[in-house]
Amino acid sequence: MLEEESATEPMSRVARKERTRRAILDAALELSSESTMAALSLRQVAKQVGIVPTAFYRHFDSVEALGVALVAESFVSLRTMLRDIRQGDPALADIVDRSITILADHVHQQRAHFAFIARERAAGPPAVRRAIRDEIARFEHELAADLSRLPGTSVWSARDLEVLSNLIVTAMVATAEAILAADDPAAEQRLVEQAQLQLRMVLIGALSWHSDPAR
Amino acid sequence: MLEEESATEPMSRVARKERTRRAILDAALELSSESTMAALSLRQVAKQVGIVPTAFYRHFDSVEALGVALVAESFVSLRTMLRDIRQGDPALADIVDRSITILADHVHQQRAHFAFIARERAAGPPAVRRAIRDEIARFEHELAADLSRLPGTSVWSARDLEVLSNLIVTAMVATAEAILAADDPAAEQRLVEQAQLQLRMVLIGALSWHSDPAR
DNA sequence: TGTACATCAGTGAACGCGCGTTCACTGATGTAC
DNA sequence: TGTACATCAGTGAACGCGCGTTCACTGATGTAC
Repeated sequence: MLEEESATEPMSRVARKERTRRAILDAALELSSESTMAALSLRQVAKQVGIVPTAFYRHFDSVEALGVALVAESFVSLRTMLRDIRQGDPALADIVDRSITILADHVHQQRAHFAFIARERAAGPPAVRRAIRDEIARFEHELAADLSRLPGTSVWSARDLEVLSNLIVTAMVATAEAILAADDPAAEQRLVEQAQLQLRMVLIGALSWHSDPAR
Repeated sequence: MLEEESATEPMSRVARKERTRRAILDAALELSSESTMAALSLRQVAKQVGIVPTAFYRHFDSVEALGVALVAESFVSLRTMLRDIRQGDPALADIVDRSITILADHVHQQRAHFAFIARERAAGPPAVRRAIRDEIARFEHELAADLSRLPGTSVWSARDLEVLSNLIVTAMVATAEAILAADDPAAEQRLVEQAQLQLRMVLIGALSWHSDPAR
């Protein structure tokens, strides 16, 4: 629903339009969490926002276009998280635990965005699915670049870095999905510890792999 | 669509009913592949099968009940695959390559079932989602039991076996999803090799982890 | 083997409802002079 | 500062359509005797 406007400071036409656009994005995020964008109707969104169905078209060409806008917005959230993770000192033992803790925090703070991406990645309209897959692939490339800056990784080939990054991103996506589905703090703590252990296993495995290439 | 009945051997009432039930399951599998079960209507299914909408109720209480039946059926496919994988001699280097090759083969043979699970896992009706998550958790437990029978794994704790199994199953699910999305045989071959390399990294990492518990 | 009755998968009309989209409109905000 | 006009976010009626579900039905298959 649109917030009521304070009487003291009237909004400009541009500001009102932006406010309605935001309300549409929020409504779509909330309503699609019941199932998926594919089952979301323009009329449901309009009703939740408190506008007439036809007013929707002043903001988006279609529900699918709205979906693509939500992907862009959700990935802004994810990139904020990555920036936080990158700010840590990359000393191996510590960076693993910190990274997973930051992931869990961001899943809570941006729950709707994470849930949206998890759902629509597999079941959204084709344009939405493609946008999500491309963004995740970008994360993998960036992680590969980050890893190549860690001490002791210079022996890895570019291909091995990509393979390793893919595995790590896959595990992180799965961890985020599991945290979203967790229904109690103890279960979530177990998931966090599991992810930390997995990440250490993977990093050490990659190192051992290269110190014994004949296996 | 229902196949025409051969004139030589008339079907029993029971056999006709079973044939229609199958046609409904197949139609739902095909139609939901366009987006997801959440966007699938009873009338679409009936039309595709070639029956009147009301006849649907002779077979299922609702579209959601049909979804649960499809989960059960899809997991029969997956269990066939697991049986094939388990039949191999569990000598480390070989079993990794063989397992991923079998996975890729089954993704092709049972494409519709794998795609159904990948989609509905994240976006299906709640009962469908729950059924899928439970089945995947069962896979993890079974894999943990399998791993405990491998030579040299007796030093691992039960918890570590579960954590490791979770990571492996996660990577296999992601590989299956990526193969489904792959649009050319070379891309698929790259995915298979990536998954084989990842699985070796993980197994060796887990072994190293335990031979150096202070890390 | 023949007959009379029971079963039940599938039919077809009907219902009220929410859907996306069209169109001409209103009236507050913004701008040119 | 005041006036006249332009802009455009949001309105409201209307459309044809597909939706899930109800109900009484049909007629081929199955069964009891």
